[in-house]
Amino acid sequence: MSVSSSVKVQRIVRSLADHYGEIAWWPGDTDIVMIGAILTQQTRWENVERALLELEGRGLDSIHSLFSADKQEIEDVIRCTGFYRIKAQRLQSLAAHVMESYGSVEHMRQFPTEIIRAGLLSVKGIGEETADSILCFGFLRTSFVIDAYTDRIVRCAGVKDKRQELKPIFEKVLPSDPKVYRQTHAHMVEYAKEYCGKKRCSECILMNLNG
DNA sequence: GACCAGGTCCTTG
DNA sequence: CAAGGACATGGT
Repeated sequence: MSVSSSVKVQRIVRSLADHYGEIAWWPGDTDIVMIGAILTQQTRWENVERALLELEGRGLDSIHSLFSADKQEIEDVIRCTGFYRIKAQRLQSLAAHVMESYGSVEHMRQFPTEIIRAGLLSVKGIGEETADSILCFGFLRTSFVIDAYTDRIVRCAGVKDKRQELKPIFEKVLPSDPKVYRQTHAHMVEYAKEYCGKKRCSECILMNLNG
């Protein structure tokens, strides 16, 4: 990673923090975060919220309950989040991983970040973004989430590094504080939804940071 | 109707 | 390793 990339990332992080301040994001419950992390793949959060409410109503809002639930019922309930068949499979794969490797979410919580991360990545359907979302927002760890929005924003600000290089850059720049990690990712998403379309990035406040 | 959403996996060249 | 397609519903 080049020095200038770190500097640019530092500027982005600071200006977004100044711009947005503290914002509330994601439910605190670990099980809900894990479920939401799967459901929100390539999907708007508003659709995920509806599915989460319905899961809750049917008592399917925990890893333990999903483990033994009927897959067809899960599919029906999460239909509104799209990719519902593969997501139902992913939810049950995640539940099986947690129950079989740790016995419970609470026991899983005792393990170091890198161990949990490697385990999550071994589950088919859980990639880096989903694993880091679970670690950052579910287990309150300092594992920074790189998503399409973050990639778009840093690109807009002139960072050349490939997407795979971004996580270590952010983790070098950010203070070792889980709350800062959560806030910074939330800022990225809020900012991108507001200003960075897929094709164009107009009236971008970050444009003024290049120089 | 076209295009996109807080990805991931699998197949090709 | 990069690129392209599949997975699918819902909102603009």
